[in-house]
Order: sequence, then structure tokens, then C-alpha cells
Amino acid sequence: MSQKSTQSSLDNLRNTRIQKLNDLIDNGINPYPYTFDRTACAGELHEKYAELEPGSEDSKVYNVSGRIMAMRNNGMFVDLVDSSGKIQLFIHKDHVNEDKIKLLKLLDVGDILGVYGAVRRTPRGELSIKVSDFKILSKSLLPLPEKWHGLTDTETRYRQRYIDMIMNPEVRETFLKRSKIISETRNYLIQRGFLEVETPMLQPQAGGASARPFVTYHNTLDMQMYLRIAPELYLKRLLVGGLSEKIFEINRNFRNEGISPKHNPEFTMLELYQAYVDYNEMMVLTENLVSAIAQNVLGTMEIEYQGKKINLKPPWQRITMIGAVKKFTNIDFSQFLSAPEAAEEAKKIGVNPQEGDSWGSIIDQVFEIKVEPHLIQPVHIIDYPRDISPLAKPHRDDSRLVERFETRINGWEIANAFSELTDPIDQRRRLENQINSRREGDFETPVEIDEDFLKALEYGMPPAGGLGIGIDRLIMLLTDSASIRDVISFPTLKPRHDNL
RNA sequence: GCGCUAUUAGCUCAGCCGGUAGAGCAAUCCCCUUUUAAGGGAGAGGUCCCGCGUUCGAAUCGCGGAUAGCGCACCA
Repeated sequence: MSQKSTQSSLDNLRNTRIQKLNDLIDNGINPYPYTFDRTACAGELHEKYAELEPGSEDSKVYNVSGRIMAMRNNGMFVDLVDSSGKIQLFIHKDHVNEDKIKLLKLLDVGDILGVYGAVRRTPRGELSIKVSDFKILSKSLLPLPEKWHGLTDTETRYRQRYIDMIMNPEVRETFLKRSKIISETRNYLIQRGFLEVETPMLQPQAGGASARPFVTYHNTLDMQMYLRIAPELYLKRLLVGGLSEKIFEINRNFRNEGISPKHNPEFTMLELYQAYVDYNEMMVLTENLVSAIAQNVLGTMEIEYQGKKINLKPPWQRITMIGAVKKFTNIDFSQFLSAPEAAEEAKKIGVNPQEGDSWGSIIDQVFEIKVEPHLIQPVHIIDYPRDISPLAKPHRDDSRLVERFETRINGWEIANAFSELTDPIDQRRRLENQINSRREGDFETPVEIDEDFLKALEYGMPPAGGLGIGIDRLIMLLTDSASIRDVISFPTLKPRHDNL
């Protein structure tokens, strides 16, 4: 077998570039220098010289840097891209030292280049930099995907997000918006007196939600630990502590469950608590927060998601859960108060609850199947059954219900909020009931009570409204992204053991 | 976890009634030189995802596996 045939095509492409790298070094050039004195970016120049006439030029020299994305006419024309946009370079032997012109053939698409030159608009109208000198800032050894079709392979896009970002400007745009959405959220809350806090991700028991946790182990403490499924129980402890009457946390939760276009094992949650208010206040806060983010990041409250127009302008519609179910199924579950009766009614419309499911759980199942798909425009679904909401305060007018709402947009649960349960005796009873009704193979219900959380409540927690917003899904909506993987820079994937 | 679909050159894709692979782009060399997916020419580049099987012969058919996407289940 010849030596050549043992090399892959990629190896050959890479070796060609390594040869160029060595040629640069032989010419006394460091292909990986330390700095470049950048004085302008592409977008800035396009803005500044928008009025420059074709064929004319300015005398001011700028230093611009970025990645080479295309080369035409043997390097005479180069497309240079930085985070602000693209600008064409005009590298002509009349304006550049002869030795430097020779170096042009050692450049490749993908290299990071710094250039010095005046701005000029070509006779054909393309704003360009008439390069007088250039400096290689990083020699690229691996070829980028072709310029026309770009990178479309979903697996490579997610595994090597950096290529995805280089090739697909809309991907950069999405992550830019993600960053803005999160900082707008922070700004909004901080401006209104909320204090940002951090609570444990590594917890001795995973509480505050119903989900299967990731299990890990601490060696020195010699104990099993869990990655948090929610920060709720710790944030409430802080409310007991009185650190601030308004607190929030934006951070990761981890749930050891299925992966789908709407679920990633680690995802970002906003949870906030405000003392002395109830869930009514949380509804107002939710719609004001979400609509303000849309306005500030997108410049509009009217968005379009996968072809569906959604208007985020407050106020948002409110409907009780039982009322919503009645509206779409004609079944009034307030007339069927026992679980067997409710199950009977559910079966009539093709929803089949499991034996032993509670009244509230049956309504929830009917809601999910029969109502949820219709809720495209923002709507607060209020007053949930008590038995599926162990952390919410009983409804002041109806003991079977709690003061809880979930905000639906595009059918998705975007927010979940309650008048928080602050009665330590009731809270203990609810958590005990939950544990007692735990079924075989249920990995989602905690095995034991978080005694310290109950102890904290016994010291006295102020009445409070609490709100959780799934940030990734909100970002999906605001960026028109079909998959949660499109808004998480490195989504969870199985590692590959081949060479990809 | 189950089902469906996909996996061929660095990238984007053809080829799939079984006869041991093709294009465009990129890369290399030559020509041209104010281009915009620049143009013209030449040559090169492949474990057809992996394994086993059927067959005279498998990229193509069968079985098993890997990874991904989508759907279902679980959930936010």
C-alpha cells in the first residue's frame, strides 16, 4: 500500500495548509501573532461610507480584521467577515509590496487576517478596503464547508457549533438574541428592585418540581448528590431569610428525561419570588416582562412563530383551567368531583387516565390533549387542581383548587406561577401525600421530605408570589426556532467514537 | 425506551430493478486579471457509517449495531 493511499482527502487538504504554514514561518512570519490594532469593523464602515460614490475613495486608513470567507481573482478580491458583517478587500499589486503579494497564495479561506487600507467603493458599487498591507492573524488548517450551500448537516451543526456559526449568519443572530433576551430580563427585574441570587445546583435531595434527577457523588463527603431539577425550595429559604422581598435566579436546571425538539437535559430557568403579592401580580409581571423583552430585543410585540402570528401585547387573556376544558370539550369537571366520575367523563372523549389517577391529574390530562393545542395566543390558565400542585396556596374561594396559573403561548407552558404555599403544616401534609401516593417505578417524586425546607417555613415565610419562566422556550418563540437545540449553543448529544 | 427516516469525496448532493462510484464547490497546477457562487483548462481526491449474511458479484438486498433528525412515551 502506497503512502498516499493511507491518507484521507481531509489529511491532504490539511497537509497542504500545514505546508503553507511552514512557508510562512520560513518567510519570518509568525502565523499566530499576539495582537492586531483594530480601528474599525465592517459594519461600522458600511454605515459610515453609505454615501460614498462608486469609483471614489476616502484617504483615511483603517485597520480591519476578520475571517477570510471567499477569495476571487487569485486573491485580488477577498471577502473579510467579522462579527459586524462582511467587507470586500481589494488587494492589488499596485498598492501592496511585491513580497506581500507573493504571500497571497499562502492564504486560504478560513484564515484570520488583519488589513490596513483606505475605503473605496468599486465602480460596480461594492464597498471595499484598498489594502496597502496585511498581517496574517491565524492560519486555518481545516477547510470550511463550501460557500454556496454552506453547512446543513444537523449533526455537524450541533457537534461543531463553531462551524455552524462561521457559515450561518442566522445562527449567530439567534445566539446574539439569546444573549440580549437574558440581559433584558435581568435589566427588567433589577430595575424593578429584584435582587439576583444563586442557589445550589448540587443538592442532597432534588426537590421543587416533579422530575427524574441526575445522580452524582461527592467523594470527600462520601454521599450521593443530585443536580437540581429546580431552585424553588432554596429561593423560598432566601425569602424566609429576608435577604430581599424580591429575588430572582436565572440558571440551569437538569432533568434526566427524554430529549426532544422541546427538551434538553439541561435548560435555563428564570425563577422569581416577590413577597406580599399573590398570583394576580405574577400574571401582570409575566405579561409585562415578556412583552417588554420582545419590544426591546425585536422591536415589536407582534411575532411570528413557524408561520403563526402571535401578539404579545398585554393584557393577556385569562381563563380558569376548568373553564378552558369546558370551553373545548363541553365537560364541566366542577360537576364531577370524584376521581372515578372524572375518569368516566374523560373516557367519553377519548382520554384514558390510569387507574388511581387523581381528580386533578385527570383534568390535567384532558387539558393537555384537548385544550393545549388551541392555545396559540398568550393566555393565563388559572386555578389549577390542588392535588397536582403541592407547592401552591389553596384557592381562597375553592378548596379543591390552588392559586396557580400557567401561561401558554403557542400551546407551550411558558410560565408557571403560584401564590406560594407558606403554611408549614399544610406544606408538610401535601409533601407527605405526594410521597405516599408514589407509585412503583416513579423516579420523579422525591423519596423523602426536605425537612430543612419545612423547618424554614416554620420560622415564617412572608406571603409571596412565585414565577418560573422557561427561558429556552421563550427564546425559541422570539427567534422563530423550531428546535430547542437551535437556541442552546452546545445541546446534549451522545459522543461519537469515530473521528467526526 | 419504542417506531419511522437518513448516513456516498473536506462541503452540498446524484447514483439504489445487484455488475466493485459521479457532479458542483473547495484544494493542486497552468492561463486570464476590477471580481461578486469571477472565468477557461488539466490532473488529483472515496473503509459508499460499522459488522455479519445472501450472491459468481453488494454503495444498492437481508439481519445486527452506531450516530442523527422527526414522531410516540416522560417532561418544561
